[in-house]
Amino acid sequence: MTPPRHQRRPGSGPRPGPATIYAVAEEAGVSIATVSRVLSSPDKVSERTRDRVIEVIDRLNYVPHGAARSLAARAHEAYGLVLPELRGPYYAELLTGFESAAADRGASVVVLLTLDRPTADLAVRRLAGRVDAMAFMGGARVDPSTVAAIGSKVPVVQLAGVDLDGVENYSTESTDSARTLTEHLLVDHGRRRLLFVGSPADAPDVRRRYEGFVEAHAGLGREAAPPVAAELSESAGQEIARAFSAGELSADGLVCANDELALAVMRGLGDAGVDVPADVAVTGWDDWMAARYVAPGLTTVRQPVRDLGRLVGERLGGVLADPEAPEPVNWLPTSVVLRRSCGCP
Amino acid sequence: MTPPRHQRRPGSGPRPGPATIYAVAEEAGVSIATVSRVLSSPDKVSERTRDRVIEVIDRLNYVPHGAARSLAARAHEAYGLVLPELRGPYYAELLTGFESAAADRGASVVVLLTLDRPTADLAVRRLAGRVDAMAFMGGARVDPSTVAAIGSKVPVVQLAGVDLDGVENYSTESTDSARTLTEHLLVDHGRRRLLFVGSPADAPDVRRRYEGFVEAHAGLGREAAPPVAAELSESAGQEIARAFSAGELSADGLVCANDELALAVMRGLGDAGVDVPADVAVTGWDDWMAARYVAPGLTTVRQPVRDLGRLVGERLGGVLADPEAPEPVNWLPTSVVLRRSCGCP
DNA sequence: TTGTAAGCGTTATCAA
DNA sequence: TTGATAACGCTTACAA
Repeated sequence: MTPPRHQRRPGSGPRPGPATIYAVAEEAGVSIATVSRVLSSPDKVSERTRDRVIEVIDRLNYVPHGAARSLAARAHEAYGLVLPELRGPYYAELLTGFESAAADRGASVVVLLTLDRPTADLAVRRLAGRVDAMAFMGGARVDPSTVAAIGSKVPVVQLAGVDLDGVENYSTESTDSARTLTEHLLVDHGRRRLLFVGSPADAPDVRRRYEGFVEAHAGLGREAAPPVAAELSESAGQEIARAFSAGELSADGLVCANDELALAVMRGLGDAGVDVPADVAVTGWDDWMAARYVAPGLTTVRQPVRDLGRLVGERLGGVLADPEAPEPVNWLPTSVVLRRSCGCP
Repeated sequence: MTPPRHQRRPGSGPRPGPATIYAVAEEAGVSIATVSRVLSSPDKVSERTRDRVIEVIDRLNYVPHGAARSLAARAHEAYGLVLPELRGPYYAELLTGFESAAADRGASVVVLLTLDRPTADLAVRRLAGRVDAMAFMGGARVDPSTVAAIGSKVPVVQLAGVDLDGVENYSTESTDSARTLTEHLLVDHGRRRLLFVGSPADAPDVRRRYEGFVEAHAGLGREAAPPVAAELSESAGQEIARAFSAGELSADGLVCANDELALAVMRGLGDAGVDVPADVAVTGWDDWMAARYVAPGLTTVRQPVRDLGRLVGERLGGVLADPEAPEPVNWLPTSVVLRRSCGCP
């Protein structure tokens, strides 16, 4: 018969590979249980023993094997974050807040980027086996059934996503500020024909912005034009500007779905000799640094994205600690930032 | 005696918690080894059996426990990336490239942010027990002894870091382009008194940029001024602009350590009535989107940061697959992007 | 092609 | 306060 595990390396010298808890125990002349205790509850160990073990740990440069820890402790000590990509300040801010909340709880963050990756669903499922909880960005385009399936294994929340049965959804307020912004253009600046630039179908938060756009029109007894489809990218913005200059699009105000798009539109318009805001007002969303630095300054909407990331990280930690923990507020207020591109002085 | 592990749950019905490989095996009427094989080497299993097992896997929504996999397979299937923060496009691009390389190898990425976190060294050590390899950003300010200690356990590389014994260092070329840029200001635009804005001690790549600045002066038989200390932040840039307008700083050219700083300086200068580039030329580093959108356009240096991230991720994968794999080129070329802020038309 | 069983390196329970 | 040991859920020789 094989001898019990704890006797398997009697007197064996230093072994290849990183030191294990066995090596430390042997060197310090204690059991592995004591080494484990020194690390997790030092006060349960006598000072003499503790000091000796710690000395050996330092000397052997011992770092506990994370997978073994996770397996035995039944916790991965890691949260997953699924994002489409990392362009622009939005996702980076989100990740920063999320990581900060996770770190406060001793958890690390595993990031998965899905854009342009055909097998995202597979990767997401695999990730589900390596983390204690997961957050999905709505725009990551993970199949709702996959989200639901994973939600039955680990706590899952959505970020700026669609409303899914049984999956909490956290986002920054969008519809109201989009309505406010649109009304500002319509009423305060007397614009007559606004166009929403962006694809509501691409991401739930873009959809909500368009809804605010529509509401503003409806509130004034007008009808909103259908959205002008565009990716949230610079090239899409250039194309919009080209179409506008070519007369394919007619408007005195362009409500763009984000700043990247808006800035590219504004630049393209400027190059074509169209005056912003005199000929056409332009607004964005996100308040990039560039929005403040261009001329005219870009009117946009600022979102507390880092706070959102933090909120979601904290929520995952909370629900992990207590499954009955009450759900926190699931949206964060935004603010319209008026600059000159909307016509303000 | 305890019965062997594989018999421990005879006939036990569905258990609480996520399905395990045992549940799948039982339900499919095969051994756990077969289930494992279906997942890792499907061709070693007969089609009949495979189909049956897959059906059960789907039905039970089985996802292998990552920690158990890692422990048994002796691989975490994860790479660690240690960054100071995520502001600006630099780190996000780096992470994007790194994640992409990792994903190609079936590995996930664990991100650790160290800025303003007192116990970064501790977190870094813990992380070392959860990943197969790690990359450290030089600016993350992890103690070199910690990096070395971790390097003795898992493959480790530095990004834009200092040269450390036995630790590979990957970066974008800096000194040469800084020299080129500085010479451009000195020779082509005839500037007489340049100031380097940034703190070389804060990050190795800033130091290398300053070295190029110094070299350019030396090559022309001149002496470079000492660096004007400044964080890579907007507020630091505003402060520099204030000091300049107040006459505390005198120069006809400011070579700033990055774009964020440069843009803030330029804006502050503009607000104070200083003409860029007529009164003072300003240059940055990174080529943010904003650098292209401001007026005057910001002369800067473009770095292939995403490629750098990819290179490093690939290198980690390579050295993991074969410890003797030859070290690839450890730097990537950059390009100076001339716009109007340096005085170019 | 399939099953048996020995690890993988921890944590945690229980007894001493 | 410490030690012995089962358990965590897999992978992977080796055997059948």
